[in-house]
Amino acid sequence: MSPRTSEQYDQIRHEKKKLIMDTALELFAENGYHATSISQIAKKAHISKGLAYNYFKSKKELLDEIILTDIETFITNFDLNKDGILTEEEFEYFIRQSFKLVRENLRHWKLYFALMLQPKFSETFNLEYAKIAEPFLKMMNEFIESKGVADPHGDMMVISAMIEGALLYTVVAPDMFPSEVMEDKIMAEISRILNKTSTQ
Amino acid sequence: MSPRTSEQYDQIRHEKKKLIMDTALELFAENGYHATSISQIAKKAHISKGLAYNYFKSKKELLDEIILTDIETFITNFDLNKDGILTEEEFEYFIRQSFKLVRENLRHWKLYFALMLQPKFSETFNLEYAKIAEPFLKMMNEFIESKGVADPHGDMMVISAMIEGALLYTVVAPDMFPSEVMEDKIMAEISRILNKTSTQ
Amino acid sequence: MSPRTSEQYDQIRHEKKKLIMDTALELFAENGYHATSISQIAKKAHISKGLAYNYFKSKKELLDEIILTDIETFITNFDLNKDGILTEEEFEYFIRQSFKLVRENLRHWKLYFALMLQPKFSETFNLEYAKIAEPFLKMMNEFIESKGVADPHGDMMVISAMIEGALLYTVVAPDMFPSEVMEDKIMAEISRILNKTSTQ
Amino acid sequence: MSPRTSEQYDQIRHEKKKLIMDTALELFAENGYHATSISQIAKKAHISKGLAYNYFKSKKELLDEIILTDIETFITNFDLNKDGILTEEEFEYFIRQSFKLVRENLRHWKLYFALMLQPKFSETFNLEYAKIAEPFLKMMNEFIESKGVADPHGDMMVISAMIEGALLYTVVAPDMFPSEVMEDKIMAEISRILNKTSTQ
DNA sequence: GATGAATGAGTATTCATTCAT
DNA sequence: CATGAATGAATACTCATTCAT
Repeated sequence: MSPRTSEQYDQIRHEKKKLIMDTALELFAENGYHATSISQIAKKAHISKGLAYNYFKSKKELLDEIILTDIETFITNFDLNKDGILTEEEFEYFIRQSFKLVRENLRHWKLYFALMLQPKFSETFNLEYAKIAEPFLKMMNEFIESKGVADPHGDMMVISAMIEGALLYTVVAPDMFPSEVMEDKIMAEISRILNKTSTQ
Repeated sequence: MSPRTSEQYDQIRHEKKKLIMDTALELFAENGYHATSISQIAKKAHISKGLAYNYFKSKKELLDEIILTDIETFITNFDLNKDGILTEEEFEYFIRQSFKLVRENLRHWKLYFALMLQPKFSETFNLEYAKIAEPFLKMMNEFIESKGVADPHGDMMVISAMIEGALLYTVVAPDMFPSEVMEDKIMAEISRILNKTSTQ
Repeated sequence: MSPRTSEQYDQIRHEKKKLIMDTALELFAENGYHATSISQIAKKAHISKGLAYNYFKSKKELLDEIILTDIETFITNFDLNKDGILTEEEFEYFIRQSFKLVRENLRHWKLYFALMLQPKFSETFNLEYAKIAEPFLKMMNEFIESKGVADPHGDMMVISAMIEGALLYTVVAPDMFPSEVMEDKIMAEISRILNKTSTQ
Repeated sequence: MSPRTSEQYDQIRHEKKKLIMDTALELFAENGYHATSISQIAKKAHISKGLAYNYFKSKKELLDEIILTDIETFITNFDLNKDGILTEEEFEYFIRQSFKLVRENLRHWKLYFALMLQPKFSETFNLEYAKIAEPFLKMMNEFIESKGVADPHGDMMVISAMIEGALLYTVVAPDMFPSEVMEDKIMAEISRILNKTSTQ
C-alpha cells in the first residue's frame, strides 16, 4: 500500500479535529464546560482520550478553539469590517442574519450565553467577543444616530436588549418563543422606534 | 452547667446557614456551581468543610436551598397570587419591581441565568421557577389582551424579550447598559406598544 | 426542688450507660462495628453525640465495655472456675447452657463471631475470650479424657466443631437450622461419641 | 509507532485486575471490608488510587468481583450440577474437597464468614452463595435420605454444623484445630452416623 | 496518527472527637 | 448531666493529563 500523501494526512487531521470540537461543543452546551469530562467527549466521539490531547494541548484550549472557530464563522457570515454608512436594508440584514445564525447553531450560542455569565473564566472568549460586539454596537449606534431620533443611546439599549432577550429565548425556550415570529415582530418594532420622529 | 437553650441553637443555626448560603451564592454566581468547591466556600466563610455538611446534606442541596430561599424572597416581594384584573399602575409596578429585585440581588440572577441554560441540571430550579414564570407570563398576557392590541401574543413576546434582555444586561454589563436607564426606556416603549391602537 | 441524691445519679448513669451499650450492640451486630457511627447510635438511643462521650472515652472503648459486660454475664451464668471433676450432668448442663445463652443474646454472639474473624482488631476481645475459651476447652478435654475414649483430642475437636457450627447457624440461619433441634441432636451425638467404647 | 495490540492490553488488564483483587482480598480478609481503604489497597499493590478505579467502578464492585471470581473457582472445582445419585465415594469426595478448597484459600473463606454475618450488606454475596449452598445442602439431604437413617433432617443438620464449625476453625484457629486432622475425624464420624442403622 | 494504562492532585462527603454553654 | 455546633483527618471517587507502545 502506498503511504498516504500529506494532503490525506491534513484531511484526516482536519476531520478529526472537527469531530472532536463538534462533540465537545455539544456536551459543553448541554451540560456545561466543567461538568463535561474529556473521557465523555472521547467516548462520544469514538476516539481515545490520548487522541484528544494529540490535537488540543488542554481542555481549555479545546474550548478556546471552539470559540475561535465559531467567531470566525460568525465574522465570515457578516463582513462586519465595512466602514461605510449602512443602508436600511443592510441594517435589517444584519439583525435578521443574527437570528438566523443563532438558530442554525444553538449549541454555540448556549455556550456563548454561559461564558458571558462567567467573564473571569475565559480570557479568549472575552477578547474574541469584544471583536464582534464592538463593531456591532458601533454599527448599531451609528445607524440609529443617522436616523435622527431623540435619544439614540437609549434606543440603542432598548433595541439591543430586545434582540439579546429574543436570542436568549431562541436558545432556551424556542417552543414557547418561536424565533422567527419574534424576529419579525422585533424588526417591526425597531422600524417603529427609529422612524417615529419622521411621522410626527 | 446547662446546655444552650434551643432558641440559642436556632439562632446559631440560622446565622451559620445564612453565612454559608450567602458565601456559596457569591461563588456560584461568580464562577459557576461546578467550578466552586465546598473547600472554597468553607475557606471564604471561615468555617470548616465539615460544618457545611452539618447544615446541608450535599452540595446540590445547598444549591437547592439557595434557590428556594431566593424564590421565597421573590414571591414575597410580589404577591403574584392575585387573581383580579391589573390596573396600568399595577402592571408598571410589577415590571419596575422586577428590575429593582434584580439590581438588589445580582448574584441570584446571575445564578438564575446560568441554571436556565442547563435545564437538565436542576430539577428544583425548573420546578421553582415555573412557579414564578407562569403567573408572570399569564399576568402579562391578560393585561396585554385587555388593552385590545392587534397582536397580543406577539406583543407579549417582544415585551418579554425586551425585559429579559435588559435584565441580562443588568447582570452582565451594568456599566455599559445602566439598568435604571433601560428600565425607564423600556417602560416607555411598552406603553407605546400597548397604547398605540388608542391613538389611531 | 430538692437535688437528686447521689444514688439517683448513679441510677441514671447506670441506665444511660446500659441504653447506649444496648443500642450500640444492636447496631454493631447488625451492620458491623466500622459501618456503625456514633451519630447513628446517638440518634437511635435518642441522646446527643456528646453524651456518648460523657460515658465512653471513645468508640473503641464503648465496644470494649460491651465485650467486657457480656463476658461477665457469660461467666456469671457458668461458674467456670470450679476445679473439681465434672459429672455427666454438669457437662451436659454446660453445653445446653451455651446454646441457651446464645439464643438469648444473638446480637452479642453475632458480634463475637465477627470479632473472632478479625483477631488483630480487638485486643480486649482476644484477652477476654481467652478467659472463657480456655477453661471451657480444658473442661471439655478433661471430661473427654475421663471417659476413656481412644482419641480424646480428636473427639474434643469434633465436638467443639459441632457445637461451634451449630451456634454459628443459630446466629445466622435460625430458621433453616432450628437451634433447639440441633441442641438435642448434638447432645445425643456427643453421648454416643463418648460412650461408644463402653458399649463395645 | 503503532499502538499496543488489543491482546497486549487484555494481558495487562487481566494481570492488573488480578493484582488488585488479590491485594484487596488479602486486606478485606485480614481487617474487614470497611476497615480497608482503597488507599491501603493501592499502596500495597504499588499502584495509584486512580488505577484501582480504572478497573473497578467502586469499592463495592471490587468486592463483588472478588466474590464472583471465587464462586466461579469453587463451582469449577466441584461440578455441583450433576443430577444423578451420589455414591459413597462421591459424597466423601465432596466433603474432603470442601476442606481442601478452604485450606487453599483461607482468605476467601474468612471473607465468606464475615459476609455471612452481615447479610444485609452484600446482595451479590447472598445471591452467589445461595447458588452453592442450595445444591450442596440438597445433595447432602438426598444422600442422607438414601442411607435410610431414622432422622435424616436431624442428621443433616448435625453433619452440616460439624463441617461448618470445622471450616470456621480451619480459618480462625488452624494451629489449635489442625484442619486435616479434623477432616479425617469428621469423615469418620459422618460414616458412623450414616451407617449405624445397618450395623444394629 | 492512535491507544488506553497510569498518575496525582483535587472533590464531595463522612465521622470520631472536642468543647463552650 | 446534656447538648449539638465545630473541627480536621480520612475516605471514596473523579479527572485532566502523560506516556510507552
